[in-house]
Amino acid sequence: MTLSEEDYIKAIYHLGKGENHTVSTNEVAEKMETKPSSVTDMVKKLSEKGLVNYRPYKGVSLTGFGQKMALTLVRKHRLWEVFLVEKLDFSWDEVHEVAEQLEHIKSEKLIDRLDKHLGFPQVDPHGDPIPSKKGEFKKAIKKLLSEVPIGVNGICVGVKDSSAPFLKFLDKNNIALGDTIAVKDKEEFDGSLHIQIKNRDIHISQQIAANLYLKITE
Amino acid sequence: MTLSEEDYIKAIYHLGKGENHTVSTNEVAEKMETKPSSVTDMVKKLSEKGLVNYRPYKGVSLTGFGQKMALTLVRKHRLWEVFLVEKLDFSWDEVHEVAEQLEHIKSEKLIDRLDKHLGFPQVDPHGDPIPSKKGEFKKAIKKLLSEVPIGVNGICVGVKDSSAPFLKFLDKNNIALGDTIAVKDKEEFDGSLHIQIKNRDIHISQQIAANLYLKITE
DNA sequence: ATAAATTTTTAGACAAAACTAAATATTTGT
DNA sequence: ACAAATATTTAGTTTTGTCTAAAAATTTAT
Ligand SMILES: [Mn+2]
Ligand SMILES: [Mn+2]
Ligand SMILES: [Mn+2]
Ligand SMILES: [Mn+2]
Repeated sequence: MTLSEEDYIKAIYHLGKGENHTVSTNEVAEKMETKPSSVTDMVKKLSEKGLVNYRPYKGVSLTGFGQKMALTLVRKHRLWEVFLVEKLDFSWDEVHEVAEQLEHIKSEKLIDRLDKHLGFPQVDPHGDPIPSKKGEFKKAIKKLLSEVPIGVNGICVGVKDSSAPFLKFLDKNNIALGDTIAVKDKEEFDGSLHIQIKNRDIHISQQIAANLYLKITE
Repeated sequence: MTLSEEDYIKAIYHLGKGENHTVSTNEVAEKMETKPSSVTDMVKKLSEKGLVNYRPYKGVSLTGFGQKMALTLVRKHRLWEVFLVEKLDFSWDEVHEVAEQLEHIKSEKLIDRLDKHLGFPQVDPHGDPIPSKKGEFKKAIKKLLSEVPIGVNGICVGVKDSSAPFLKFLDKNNIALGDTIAVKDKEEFDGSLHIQIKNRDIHISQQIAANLYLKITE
């Protein structure tokens, strides 16, 4: 597979929400930042290669083989993201662009060894699950921290309230996107939470918890 | 620069022995495993871009800018090779093919961080020097171990005598290509050497030393 | 010095991946 | 149900990098 074919397969995979929905030419074009006519050309080719099911005017979906390829690419992309953050001290929001290139390196051994070097991580720096070599993985969902049960941990991926006072509070208390958060205990009385964030134990109010999104895998 | 352009620049650099000799179309074609006519096409383009000096029928050499590019690529290639061996436990002879791909990843930050992660290595797993960010580096030369002065260290890169008994000896004494060897002391009497190899101190005869090639940087 | 051998370039073609403009199919709104 | 709006495909180009075959230049050998 060429780099270009790989990026199309990944786009179709992501647009299908990992559930292999049929997606339209226009959707793919928008995601790939290209023209619909280019997409038509490419999906015809991918169809010939047995990677997608394509019905003119009706849309495109991945074949079993195409899904396998997509998961391999997602695995590679996310492992590289972990590498960049964990080993090279990249920040949360800098890794995507570079991983977008690294994911295309062809060497099964490289990925196996990288996986090992990283300690077989289960999620990437954005909280998204890393498919196993066989293509298995748990789905990730986004929840408000206040709705996460005790014992679960996830990654902080967004805020509901983005007002200056709230962001200032987060900053002052050293809570940032990309941080790993574990829910340790919940107070019955006021719904406040005892959480562990980056190996630090802190106590936050229910209002705070109700404005932070966590990505968790079940 | 495209991946293809980069590989041509590297080929011209290596054929020019790092001293920017003018090289012929046919030499480039052979190294790149392509046709001379393709080389002509490409060097014309590289010439337009100011990366090479090209005179029809006379050959091609790198411009100052082209040399800069070549050194950046060599730096990236060799840093990745170190990474593969040191961090991912690849062996000496497996790294080239993968580094050939990784060298094309575009991210200055990635290379700076990788360099740091590896502890700013000076040589790659083949004993070849790694250019600094500014493009400076020491030249490497290949010498018989018996001719290397005391105190110097290098990497074992080949054998002069490749007979079964000699190779068997090396195997039995755990001496392999890719090993780092430092010359600790030399006996006046018989020319035998005390060397350190992979943190092990051993004593070898002059005959052995006269059949092992070391790559050293001065 | 000239012919033969070799190297290099040119001309013309092709495949991959993109684009624009025009044609056609589908969906939406009345 | 039909016209208008939207989505999609087709047709024809372009760019990049490659190739083969033929022409031209250079080098080598007599
Ligand atoms: Mn990509
Ligand atoms: Mn990610
Ligand atoms: Mn390369
Ligand atoms: Mn090397």
